[in-house]
Amino acid sequence: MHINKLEQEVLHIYKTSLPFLNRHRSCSAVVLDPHPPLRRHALTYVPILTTLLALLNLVMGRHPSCLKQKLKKGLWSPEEDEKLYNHIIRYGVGCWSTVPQQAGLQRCGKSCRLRWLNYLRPDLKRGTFSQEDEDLIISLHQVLGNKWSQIASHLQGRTDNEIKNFWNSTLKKKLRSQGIDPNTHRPLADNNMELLQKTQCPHTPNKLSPAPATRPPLFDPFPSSHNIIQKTEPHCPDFILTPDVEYDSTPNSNFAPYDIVLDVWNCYNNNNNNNTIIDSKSSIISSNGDTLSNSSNRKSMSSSAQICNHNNNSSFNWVVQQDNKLDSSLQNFHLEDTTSFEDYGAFPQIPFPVGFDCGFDDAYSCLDS
DNA sequence: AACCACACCAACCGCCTTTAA
DNA sequence: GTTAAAGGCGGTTGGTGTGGT
Repeated sequence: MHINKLEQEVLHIYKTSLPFLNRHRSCSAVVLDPHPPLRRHALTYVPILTTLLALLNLVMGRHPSCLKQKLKKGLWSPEEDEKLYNHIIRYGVGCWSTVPQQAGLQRCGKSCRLRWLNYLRPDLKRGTFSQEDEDLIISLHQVLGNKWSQIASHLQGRTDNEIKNFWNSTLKKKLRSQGIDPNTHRPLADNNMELLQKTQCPHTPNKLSPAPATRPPLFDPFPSSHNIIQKTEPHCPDFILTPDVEYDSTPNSNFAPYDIVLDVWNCYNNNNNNNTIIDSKSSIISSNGDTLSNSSNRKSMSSSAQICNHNNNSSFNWVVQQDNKLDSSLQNFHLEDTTSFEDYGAFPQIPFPVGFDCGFDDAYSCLDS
């Protein structure tokens, strides 16, 4: 039989057998994997389907032996790196599950993705962390916790894995040696005291007020030289976050004003010994011009907010309202800025404080001076 | 030289979310 | 609306290098 004829025959059988077949996760070969309701019937056809599969994989250029080939694990060889690098440079990043075959690698797509993101991609910054990087990581960890990918997004060219390793191997110890609990960023003595209290009187409320951290945060977005003004009555919760941000959209921008604002807000709470983190009960109640969405399943809204700016260089207003039932201690906070979004730069340069009034119309310009 | 302990870090694993069919 | 695949993330592991005994 001519190969084209064979191909047509096999493909015809393939199409009619689709409910009994599936794609192998790692090598994309066709495998016998009927949908659950059909498994009973599939047994009848196992012999013929097995033959079919052999033909099908042969026709589609995937020898059945690939199913038995064990995917390689462990360290990447320079040859593998070269293959992956050349492939991505040539074809770009697409579907990772198909990359291994296309690049001729005996790896799973996930492994390829990780290798590219953590080692091969050209924009990676290598070498040791500077003191500034170190300070920034500690500050961000204080605000974000172990959200390594979020922390990494504030350090250009650094990967979440790199930062995580650096934290676990170096920074944790460094903080402990300074008498600071790396988990809470508070003095270790405080934690011991609390632990002791809990152990001694597990059913009585803690009457000691939490001691302030003796170590000032390395990054303080609200310098003491500025005044924080309570804009609302202390017991009149009606808080609304209303930043007016002129958003200079770039397609691959790592920054989203919405994320930044929430980061600032969470940082603000942390610096004031209020550990409340805006969570999924917060919701965006209005926006104009752009689509804003957030997943209701995540704990931190700052990690899930998405801003899709359909009109480049357009400005938009948005409002976030906190669920009153969540935490009555969360009061109003009001944010105003008309700065070009590009000007925000990295996290420590974020100009706008929460409930903050520096006496200028443009909060950003006053920090520049 | 041999052994051990420790530090570092690349890579894996498992879980969760998102996307596509 | 449901399901499966893909993507993304954080925790963990295991290999390798280094320094001390």
